[in-house]
Amino acid sequence: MEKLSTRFDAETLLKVAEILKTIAHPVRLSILELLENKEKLTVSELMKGTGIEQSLLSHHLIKMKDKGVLKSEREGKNIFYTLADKHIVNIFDCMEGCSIIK
Amino acid sequence: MEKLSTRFDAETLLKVAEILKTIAHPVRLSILELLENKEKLTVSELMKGTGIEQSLLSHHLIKMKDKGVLKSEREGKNIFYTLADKHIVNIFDCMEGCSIIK
DNA sequence: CTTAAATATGACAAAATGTTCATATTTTTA
DNA sequence: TAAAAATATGAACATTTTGTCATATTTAAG
Repeated sequence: MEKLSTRFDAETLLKVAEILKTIAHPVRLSILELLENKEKLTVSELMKGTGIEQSLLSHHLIKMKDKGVLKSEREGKNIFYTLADKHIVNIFDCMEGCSIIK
Repeated sequence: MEKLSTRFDAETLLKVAEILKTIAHPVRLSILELLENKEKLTVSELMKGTGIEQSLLSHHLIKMKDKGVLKSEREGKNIFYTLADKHIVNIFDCMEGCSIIK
């Protein structure tokens, strides 16, 4: 019997799952979308962009930062969030090609 | 103030999140990986390929089917599972380019 | 027609996640 | 230095997700 192929090892699959789980939420995706076009945005700007309440947004941002999806840096009174790795938003192209979401 | 861009509308973001949530699990990813190279596989073959116990595997398969990620068809005693849309596995290319998972 | 093989189902417990609310922290400004 | 603006934190709670186990269903084979 042929051996079934494995492109990723177990550990990598875990990491991939971890990242996907981290972004698999409408608000988080919306945040990524905004950061795809704006490079860096403050929490306040993200509040307006997403329409999400401050505390909840903060929770989302911090989780994404913890998981390595976002980075942040303070600039005076504001904190700017950016994509830790711009490649992540390729997922949007990916999903756009999928008939499942139509 | 500039309007922040929105590539996907809220409804689509929901669907995308739904799909990502569905596949964001190491076993599910492993299933997709196997189906990337084999077109159709029975539950038994997937058991061997993933090393997952029958009942749990079945739960995973059925959820992915419910969410539109997989399809299945009976052939005698076996049930073959296939990708509903092959584009979904592009996510692997996508993630491979991401330094986050290294 | 009984059994075996392959797969699905359903109930349940445990763990993870999402949300809200109240409050804390940090920085700037009056 | 007190108040305001921007953001983070943490507890409490509801919801969802995972995994396990026992059992059901379907089909083929003896």
